[in-house]
Amino acid sequence: MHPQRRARIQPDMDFGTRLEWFRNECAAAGLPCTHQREVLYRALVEATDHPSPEMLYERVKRKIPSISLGTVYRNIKIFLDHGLIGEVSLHHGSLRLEANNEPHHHLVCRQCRKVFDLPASGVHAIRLRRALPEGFQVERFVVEAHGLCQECAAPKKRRSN
Amino acid sequence: MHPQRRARIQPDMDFGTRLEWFRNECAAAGLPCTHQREVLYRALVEATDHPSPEMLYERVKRKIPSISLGTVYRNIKIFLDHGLIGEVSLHHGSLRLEANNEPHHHLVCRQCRKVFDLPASGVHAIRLRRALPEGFQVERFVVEAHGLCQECAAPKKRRSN
DNA sequence: GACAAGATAGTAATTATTCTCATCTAATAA
DNA sequence: TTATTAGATGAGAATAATTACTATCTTGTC
Repeated sequence: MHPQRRARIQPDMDFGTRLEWFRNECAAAGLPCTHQREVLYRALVEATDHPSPEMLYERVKRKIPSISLGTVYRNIKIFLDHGLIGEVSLHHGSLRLEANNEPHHHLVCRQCRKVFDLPASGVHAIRLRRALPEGFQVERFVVEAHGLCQECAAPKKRRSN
Repeated sequence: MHPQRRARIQPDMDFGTRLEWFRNECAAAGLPCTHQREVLYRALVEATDHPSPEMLYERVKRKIPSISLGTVYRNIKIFLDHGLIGEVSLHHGSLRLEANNEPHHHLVCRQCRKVFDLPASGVHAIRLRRALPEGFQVERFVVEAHGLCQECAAPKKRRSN
């Protein structure tokens, strides 16, 4: 149920093709393909700025003035759960802090969102193969390994999903 | 004013040494080194679980029952601004979404938090050099390049900081 | 077209974070 | 030490982000 494991959308697909894909995915998942969902998905496909739920709400409202913010949040969560869309770095709901000043990276569990440290020495150095877009000055690379922690991976009592 | 550019704390430093470092940093930054700040910093040094502000508040309250949540938030922000602590993946304040299903990474501006796409093909493959902690199943690696976008880097009108 | 499962809009409730302001305290100089 | 003062604190109000609740409405199926 993750983007990696399913037919991949090509960036050059026109929206018609994507919409067809979206409908198939909904059908396969047993999700009614409502007008709201299609418009929301379209807004996501057309966005290039990694929008927040609020931003999407504003955009979708132009097409469906009666849509409610709750519907946007509800469907975003459903889309994420089914791997139809992705989130920019796993969102923890709140700021997460550390005093560890040593260069290191993180393992993040996609289920419980627990964070584990990963010493930088355990990760192959990162090198860029091509120039970065327009004057972006990179200060450092942060690597996050996303997956399942032991706890979440093991005793799958078939509850969620 | 970033952790990379200053004397680095060693993980095996005892707390006394760290506290001394902390006091020097405060002095250098012109920050009064209050009791609350020391206790908060200590809680951060002792934490291994990447706590949220709320979690820190609970812990610090055991030492200073009268401390307020506002003080915790205020000082966290100050510590972050001065590079005394770090945050686990740049926090956007809200969920940020994308429909782009292609393997890719992100450039994130540490100032304005704008996000730019970075095709996976532009980044050297990541390889782990050593085993991951206790049964963590990695599904994919996410790379974030943190730095300053063109806009934030260029016209520094000396306002913030 | 009728039914059932599930979705929607609207609103209330929660959680996360910031702000305001009347005191209070750390750092400095006498 | 004490006086001074810039800046910090605590308490609570205000705002932002997210979730929950519920009466009604749609989608997908027969």
